[in-house]
Amino acid sequence: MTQRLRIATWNINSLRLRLPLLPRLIGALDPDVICLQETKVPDELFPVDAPAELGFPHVAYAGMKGYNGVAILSRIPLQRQTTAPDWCAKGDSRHVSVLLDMKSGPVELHDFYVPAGGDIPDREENPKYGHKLDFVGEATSWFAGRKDLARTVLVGDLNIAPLEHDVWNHKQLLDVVSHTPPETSGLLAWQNTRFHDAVRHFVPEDQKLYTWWSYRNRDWRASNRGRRLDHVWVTPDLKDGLASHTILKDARDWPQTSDHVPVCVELEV
DNA sequence: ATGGTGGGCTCCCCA
Repeated sequence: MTQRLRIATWNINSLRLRLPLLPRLIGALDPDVICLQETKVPDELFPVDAPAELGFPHVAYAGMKGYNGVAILSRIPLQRQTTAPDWCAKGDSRHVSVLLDMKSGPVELHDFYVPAGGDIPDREENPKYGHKLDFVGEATSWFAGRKDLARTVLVGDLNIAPLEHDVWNHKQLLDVVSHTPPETSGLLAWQNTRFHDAVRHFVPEDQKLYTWWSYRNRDWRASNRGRRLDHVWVTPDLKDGLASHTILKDARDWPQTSDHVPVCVELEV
């Protein structure tokens, strides 16, 4: 007896501004759970009535003023978890996790917004780059220490394109923050704490695959200088249940949209 | 070619 679990993740780049786009996402993907990043809304200003009106009455969120912020909107009942540390001791609203009440038992779900890391790929010159690498390192250590980790999904804007064909030009981007060797090796080390890349499960590694296109392009589709920054990972016990995936490229043309597009994975659990 | 665009929020940060 399995149950469908369809999880969408989207860097929405301001929840309040783009709330009108969520019905489009729901119409296109019919998700059971929506994980958002860069909500940019403090908890006291979170639009508390909106999720239930969209059919997602169960929520968990962590926000702050102006920057960052994550939220999980769910059709499935959930319990918030408070076991993870305050990453890099910054209290900067980059992670929320829950247990989803599936019929077969709980599924653990983590929603991350990894620091973007600034422009200069050097720890000394650019503390934001160091913060990013430290964040990934802390997350790696924490998940490596979770010896009981099972039935777990990790999603989010991880701000790193780990594979050669996760960027439009591998060689040209090797010194561009998001695709530098310390970042890509760090992200794969995190993934190797037990996770399986649920999107590359469906798309061979030699095929180009992007989830983000800069605002700073006249025609994002024509130039197609994308990067795969948004990810869905699952623990091995969920791998056999992987049913399908969608990268909702159409969303990049929605009115007043985000520079990221939604990524969705369906599982049977 | 070192720009370009966009969101939040305040006289500039961040992506």
